[in-house]
Amino acid sequence: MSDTEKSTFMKLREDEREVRKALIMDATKTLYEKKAFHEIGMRDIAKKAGVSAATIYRYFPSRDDLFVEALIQDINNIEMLLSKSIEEKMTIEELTIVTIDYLLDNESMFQMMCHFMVKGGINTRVLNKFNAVLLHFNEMVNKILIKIPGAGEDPFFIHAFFASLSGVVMTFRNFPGLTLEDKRKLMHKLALSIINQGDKLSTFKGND
Amino acid sequence: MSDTEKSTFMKLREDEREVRKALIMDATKTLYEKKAFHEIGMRDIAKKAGVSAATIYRYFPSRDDLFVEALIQDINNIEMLLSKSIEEKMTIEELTIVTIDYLLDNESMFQMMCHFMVKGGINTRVLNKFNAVLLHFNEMVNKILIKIPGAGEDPFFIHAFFASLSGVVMTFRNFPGLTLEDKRKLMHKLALSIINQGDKLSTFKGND
DNA sequence: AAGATTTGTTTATTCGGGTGAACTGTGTTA
DNA sequence: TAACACAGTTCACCCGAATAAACAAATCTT
Repeated sequence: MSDTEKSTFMKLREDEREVRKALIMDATKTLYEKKAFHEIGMRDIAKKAGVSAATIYRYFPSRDDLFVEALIQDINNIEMLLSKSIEEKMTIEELTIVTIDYLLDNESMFQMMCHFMVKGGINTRVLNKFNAVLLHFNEMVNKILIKIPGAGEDPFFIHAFFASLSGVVMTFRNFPGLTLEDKRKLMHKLALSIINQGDKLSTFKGND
Repeated sequence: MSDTEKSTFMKLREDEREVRKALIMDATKTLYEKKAFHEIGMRDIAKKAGVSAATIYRYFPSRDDLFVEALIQDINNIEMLLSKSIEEKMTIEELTIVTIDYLLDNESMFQMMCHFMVKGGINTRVLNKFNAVLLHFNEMVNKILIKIPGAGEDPFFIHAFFASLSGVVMTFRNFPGLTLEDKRKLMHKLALSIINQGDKLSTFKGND
């Protein structure tokens, strides 16, 4: 009837494509709830999704792209989890503990995050996606931090905050000789000490 | 994983195909709520559905097939409408009037019915579809009739019943010089007189 | 170190969907 | 009767989806 109309069925096709993409993503996510990130092959995902491995490449340019998009969805989940605390009052200590726990309880997600941060030779496009979502996430956490007295409005603080927590989790994740809960408590303690340190430093700087 | 598994996406395809088919059917039905059956061209349907005319032939072998399937859906509607009256008590007179009114109020549907009954040279496959659904419909009405005292269990009666009503509607549909409501009343009267006649006849036969 | 395996990824091919243009037949007009 | 218009239908073509098989590189095995 109009001019830009691309034919009903063509438009349907596009939606259907999204559905397929989502199916592959779901297969990926259910897989990395069980296996470690590095153990998940394209053929595993393909089998789980009920398609051939080649098909996945019709929807994602590379394995990294696939996983970075899965990561993005996970980070959206964190956002939804944290967005409540924007309304509620939350101390920076509580925020710290929540964040540590999330990084600790979502192993594959954390592994993927580290993968994109650490591994060399990652496609620029993928890295851009990854960094974009990290920035977005940081802005998000920043909104929370602003409401917290003592956290300050320093735009660098949020980066330092998240980086520190990541570092703590990464460093002690596989620490030998401790149970998971012991490691969790240790991390909480370490992270909180860092936060308090940060508080003192930001007091030094002042805000004028 | 198994052997008969046709790949997730292939199965999706089949569902999606049904959706597309349904879209064409919907376009067809909304069209024949406005226009007369014979005025509806494949290109009209195509435009309404937002596709090309050739596309329709990927889903329906011919115009007749398309319309006979639309007819089937309509008849399913009647079934749903009548299935209530199986539970409730309904006299044969009430059933008669309901049926007449339906045939009268759904012009294109009635026109299509006549089309398949009257026109020569209709593809065997199409006719089989058409007759199958008519038989199905007759069984349906028969279930109602059985519960109605005086209607009898004569398997021929239902055919005669419906044929008579169709004849009445067809004959007087375009009767000149009468308003629609006048025609409706006339048809009711005529149909009821036929029914009563039938009653007497079935009384003759008795049931032992 | 030399296969053998197992990766991620690409290629070549097959299949089905969608469409514009052409074909066929049937009026209709002049 | 010739020209035309308009119906249903088919044709030839292109495009995207899905895959099996091949490929290249890394990793494991012996």
